[in-house]
Amino acid sequence: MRKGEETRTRILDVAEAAVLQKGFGGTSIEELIAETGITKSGFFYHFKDKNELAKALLNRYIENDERIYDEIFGRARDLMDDPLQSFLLGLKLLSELLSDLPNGHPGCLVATVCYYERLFDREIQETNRNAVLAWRRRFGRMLREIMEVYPPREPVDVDRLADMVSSVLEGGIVLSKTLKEPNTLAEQVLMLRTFVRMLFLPVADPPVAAVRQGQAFGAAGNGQL
Amino acid sequence: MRKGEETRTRILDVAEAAVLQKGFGGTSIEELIAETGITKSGFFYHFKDKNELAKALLNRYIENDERIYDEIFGRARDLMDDPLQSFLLGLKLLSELLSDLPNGHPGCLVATVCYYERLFDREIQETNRNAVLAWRRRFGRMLREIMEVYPPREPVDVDRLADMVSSVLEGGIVLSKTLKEPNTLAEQVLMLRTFVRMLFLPVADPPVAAVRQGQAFGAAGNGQL
DNA sequence: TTCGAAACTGTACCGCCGGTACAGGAGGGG
DNA sequence: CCCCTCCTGTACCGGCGGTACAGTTTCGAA
Repeated sequence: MRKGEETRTRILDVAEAAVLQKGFGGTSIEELIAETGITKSGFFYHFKDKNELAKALLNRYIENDERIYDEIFGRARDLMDDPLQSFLLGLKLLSELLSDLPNGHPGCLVATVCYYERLFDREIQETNRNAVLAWRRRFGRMLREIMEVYPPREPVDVDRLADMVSSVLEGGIVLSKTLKEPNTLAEQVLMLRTFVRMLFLPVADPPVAAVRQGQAFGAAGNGQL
Repeated sequence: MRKGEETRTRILDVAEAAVLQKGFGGTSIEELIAETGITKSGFFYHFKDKNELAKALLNRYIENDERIYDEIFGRARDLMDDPLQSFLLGLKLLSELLSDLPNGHPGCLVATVCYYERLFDREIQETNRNAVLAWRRRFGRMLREIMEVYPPREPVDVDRLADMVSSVLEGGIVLSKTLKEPNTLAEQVLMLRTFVRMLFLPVADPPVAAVRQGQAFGAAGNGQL
């Protein structure tokens, strides 16, 4: 049980790195066994086929992902009593964690699975869907707490706002990877943070120039004047 | 020349749909020739290998993508003279276009390439990178115009804000596809629109309740009081 | 009308890869 | 000592990407 787990973990480690770089279809079992130093039979002893490898990979990834969010936003919660301040701190901590990744974010397995969709069975697709729904619930929960205290400046649907967090993260990863700019992801998280702060917090700092050549818009009264 | 282009286009059409569902690695040439009703020799007459197919696919996708943005934001520009209002209308039109897609957004090839990275040559990676940079320039250009007229409520870097548009689109696609909720993408675009409006527009409508049990934050003065 | 290029088809073949089958062996705990 | 876990080794299959190359159709220009 001990030794087996260790080998299994080693395979998963190698597989995860490879899949995030080349996708599932682009990752061959042969290359995995070559890198882990195991035989083909050994590999199929642990995973009966590629689909089961994907399943294990995705489940482990999601668990780890959840753990990280628990830690970050849990820590933020400990440091800040106010739900908004705690959420903003959490986003800050998250962006710091992301910008500390030496080679940038390696990629999100949820996105990989999403773009490989049709070749997996229903179970994997359902797991992936549930992972995204878990994000929605997680961020939704925090945002609801915030909204109990801070009325949003604009009317927003809390689930869509929660999804925005996931969107910016997933999109930021794609941008960061494609541009080969590791810091872009962290910056996108900070941009999102600005959005959240602006949405819930009364005007942050008094603007230097109060009036500008604004065109005439129907309702807009300027609270800063 | 005529006939050849037509067949080539048919192959690309079939390939694009397949690749967006299963990734490059998950799409076999054999299945493409089966669906297009061409022979293997015929396929390799048009594309010397899979890499060249990918190149053609990506270039065509990017051109089409640029064309759509040109149309949408061009039309918005014709209808609205004010850069902010025109941008906001553009986002609205974009979200309408996205929610009109019958089966939801099929996926973004740029993201697919990004998650298949290592198996393509430098040229494709560079093409992909340039596509994202073009988005940055496009949205950056519009945002700069806006900022010349409207001072942002919070200090923001224009390129990071431009990237936010791409992030939300890419992330929204991943969410939409994974959740099998076609409308999520359109809603994310509207959420982004709210952000942009809030960032540049003076308070939209006077809040009902002006004061709330806000904790003490350093600098925050409330302009609405 | 002929010629030639473009746009294919047909056939045969290679090596890699995913996956199966199965036999056997090391090593450790009861 | 035995049995279970955790593998190794060998052999094999069919699908797939890719190559090679010969032959055929189509169709517009000379």
